[in-house]
Amino acid sequence: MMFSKACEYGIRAAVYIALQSLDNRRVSVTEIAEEIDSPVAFTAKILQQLTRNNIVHSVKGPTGGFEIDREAMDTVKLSKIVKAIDGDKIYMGCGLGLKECNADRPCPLHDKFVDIRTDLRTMLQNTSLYELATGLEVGLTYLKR
Amino acid sequence: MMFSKACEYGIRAAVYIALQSLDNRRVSVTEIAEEIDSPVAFTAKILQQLTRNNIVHSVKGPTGGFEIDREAMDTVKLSKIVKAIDGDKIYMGCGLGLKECNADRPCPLHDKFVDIRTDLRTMLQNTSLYELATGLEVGLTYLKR
DNA sequence: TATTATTCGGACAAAAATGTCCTTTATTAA
DNA sequence: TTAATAAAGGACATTTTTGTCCGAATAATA
Repeated sequence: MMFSKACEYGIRAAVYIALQSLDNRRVSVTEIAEEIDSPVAFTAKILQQLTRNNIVHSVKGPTGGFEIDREAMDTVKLSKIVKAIDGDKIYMGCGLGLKECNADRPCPLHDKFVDIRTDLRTMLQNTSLYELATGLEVGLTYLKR
Repeated sequence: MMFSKACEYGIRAAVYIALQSLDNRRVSVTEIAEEIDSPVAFTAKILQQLTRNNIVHSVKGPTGGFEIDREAMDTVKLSKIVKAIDGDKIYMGCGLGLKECNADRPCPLHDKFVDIRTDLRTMLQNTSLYELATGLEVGLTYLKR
């Protein structure tokens, strides 16, 4: 809808990892892909990006897997994940695709987009993994179907 | 950012056609592509979609080209163009890509998206080509760069 | 130390989006 | 009626996104 597939999987994966990390469970790619209903190998690739960007932490070998420490769950906001995977064009770029588009030289939709984009950016910058994970934990929200 | 490239070109093209139709000028694909800075042949394809969906009107042969009658400029809202080219997934689909996602069975981002998506939909449903074309005419907005 | 379970990384494959080219069809005007 | 001009439409080409596969690196444990 708004994010790339990769980014959707990335967010879902991160939330699932956070959820499991809440009770100290490290999870494997296989489990993640299963639980968020995503292609395993592709998910693995995306998890690599998340690890390189210090959004999740990975451990190799048996008993290894992915985890997020309690502090990171609070400090990592959705904006960081989105930026790592899709860049920040969602709320930076012009809605009509112009190279240059700003208050001085706006596209016909510029003004109408300003509020929407600001709201989106604000939301992403204020939403932490912890918040999303706890919603899941309580059974209020879902990651599949 | 939010729309496909095809949709961006489609909106820009429609606005340009509307602008020219304001003083009864019919315009060719070549001129349109020039003025909105888009690939000619690809733009032609998109214009076919717009014509099939009765968003613009086309005339073949010499002195032919594209036009929009004054009434259509008012009744055609952006939502119609977006729907014709991208479908309505922008404000219908789940932000995290779940098949099923609604108030009953929401994804973790569902609630946070509701307002943003509603605003977007409302904006698209209320913005007419006439409105955008006149902004251009007065020199307040731009379609290039 | 050998085996096994796991992530990492690179190369490859498939699908979708973007973009091009060329022929056909309609229409105007000389 | 013929030549010229424009959109329509189909086939093709390129690029990007999505997705797969497999060997290498790492670490736990028997």
